[in-house]
Amino acid sequence: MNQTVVTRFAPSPTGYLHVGGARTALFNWLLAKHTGGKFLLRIEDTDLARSTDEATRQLLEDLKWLGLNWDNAELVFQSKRLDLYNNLIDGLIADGKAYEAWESTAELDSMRQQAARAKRPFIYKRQTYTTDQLAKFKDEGRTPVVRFAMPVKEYRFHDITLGKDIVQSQYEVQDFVIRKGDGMPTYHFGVVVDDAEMGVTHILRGLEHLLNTVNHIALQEALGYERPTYAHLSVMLNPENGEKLSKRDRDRRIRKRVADWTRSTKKTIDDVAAVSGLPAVRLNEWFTTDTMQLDLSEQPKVMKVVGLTEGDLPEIMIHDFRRNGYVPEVLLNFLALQGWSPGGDREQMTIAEMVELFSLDRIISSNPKFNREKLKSFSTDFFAKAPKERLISAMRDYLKVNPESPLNGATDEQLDKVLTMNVGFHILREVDEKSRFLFQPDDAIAFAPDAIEKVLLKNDRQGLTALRDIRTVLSDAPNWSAHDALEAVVKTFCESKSLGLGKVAQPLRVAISGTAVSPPIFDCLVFLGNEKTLARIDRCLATVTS
RNA sequence: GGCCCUGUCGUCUAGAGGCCUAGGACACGGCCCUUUCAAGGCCGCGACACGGGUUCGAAUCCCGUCAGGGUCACCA
Repeated sequence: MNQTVVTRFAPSPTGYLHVGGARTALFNWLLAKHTGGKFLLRIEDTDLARSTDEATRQLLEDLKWLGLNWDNAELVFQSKRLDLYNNLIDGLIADGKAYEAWESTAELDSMRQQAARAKRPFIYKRQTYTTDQLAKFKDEGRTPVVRFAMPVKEYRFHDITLGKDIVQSQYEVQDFVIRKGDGMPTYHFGVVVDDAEMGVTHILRGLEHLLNTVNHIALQEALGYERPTYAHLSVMLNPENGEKLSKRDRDRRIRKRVADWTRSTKKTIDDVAAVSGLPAVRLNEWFTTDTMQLDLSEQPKVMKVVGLTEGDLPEIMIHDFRRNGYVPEVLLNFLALQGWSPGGDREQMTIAEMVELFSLDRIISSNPKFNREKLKSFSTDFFAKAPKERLISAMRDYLKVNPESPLNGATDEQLDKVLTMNVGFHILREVDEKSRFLFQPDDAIAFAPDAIEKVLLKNDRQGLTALRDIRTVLSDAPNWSAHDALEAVVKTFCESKSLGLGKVAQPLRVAISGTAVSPPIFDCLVFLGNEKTLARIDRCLATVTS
């Protein structure tokens, strides 16, 4: 009974990895590492319409980024194992344990509707066909599916995380499809066969699969496979609507903003379409259909029109978190806490600690709402404690997936300075966005009208006057490379005019950055240097007074 | 709607019959620090869904109600 634990992650390749999938992968990985077992990866690409090589690439990229390395040298693709499935299915048919079924999708739909009208659950029963019917079906070019003749009896299996037996009565068993019309196995058949063939001992998967397990154990019994241990994981919920976290949540956020924006500006969806350059028909359809999604090239166009940025959207895919500047160890730590707890007051852990502490009997069965605020706080703590090298490597990784950032041109030394002057930041996107002005050419600095008004023009142009005065003082300052010396010069000036430092620092900030928010002012001045600072002040003065 | 799962502060959770006038973290509020945004320090607000049992004793066990979620495909 002391067998090696073998777990697996078996995603279908439909694009970048979803947080829910990442959490499932993490739990399987943790269990394998904790027990000294193996963690396998298998690609379930039996849905020909949705699976692409590009999607597989993206999936693997995310898994690697997270550091959830798999132990099988050769990746398993279900699409390459059709012979295995077909042999087994033919065997089942020969044994009378499976059979061909000829109903079309439309016919099945109408059978379901009929059942719904009669307020009865739809349960597929094996149909008999006359030779004439069969001939007709073949004439029509129909291809049959294969259904498993599920033995009618009560099914029972134990679930570790629920800590109890799940029972399904004989009245709910149904002959489900195991081979589709296109010749591919269904999910149910593929998982059962592959899990058994790959020697998987523990299956940790989402709660949405709980009742599927009944189908799977029936298949295992028919095929003579051993039953693995099952542990179903809670479903992560969207805190805004309490429903399952979904890719669509990003579009929902954009849609809501578009609704607010059109209302407040008295514009229409057609206007949004015109400005964004997208077809009005498509945008209107998207706007009125909750389930519809814009593709990745369309989203930014619409967001730009209504003033949304990447950082405003809820992160759903692992790639979204990466692009916003989270680091894998933080994300993994947080994900581990969605449905598991080490007990006591323990929360923040390294990956090694998680591996050490992980155990199946501490998996939590209620569904957590995915709270990004807390994740952000974990991230803040991590960056505050991280050594310089880790900070720089994290920033480099962030920049790699944010190629449009001007910080891509920075040296490691410059990145280190920027990271240091932003201490206390939550995520790397913040550092990026707050520091871009340091890397842009002087004439690319855009002065924000509200900042100009509030800092320079309000109160009888006091800010503007201060800016002119401090320009003179700065141009005479001898030592621009020393933060303290520069600060002393400015402070002396403030005292002589009996001005608070803020009365001078804010105008300066607007002049060099274009906004009222930036890293500490003296850090910025030293970073920019004498020449650029004075040039920007002049440009600001010219802009405001013209 | 049928079936299944779940129910401790706003959120994530600790809690395995007395250690609980329920602990921690995030969020929130206040104060301090402060050249902006943050970060940081201190203080505070805040929960056992409800109703019945069992027990000397229940957040912990049982039943019911209610609420939330999942699932009912030739998608996985």
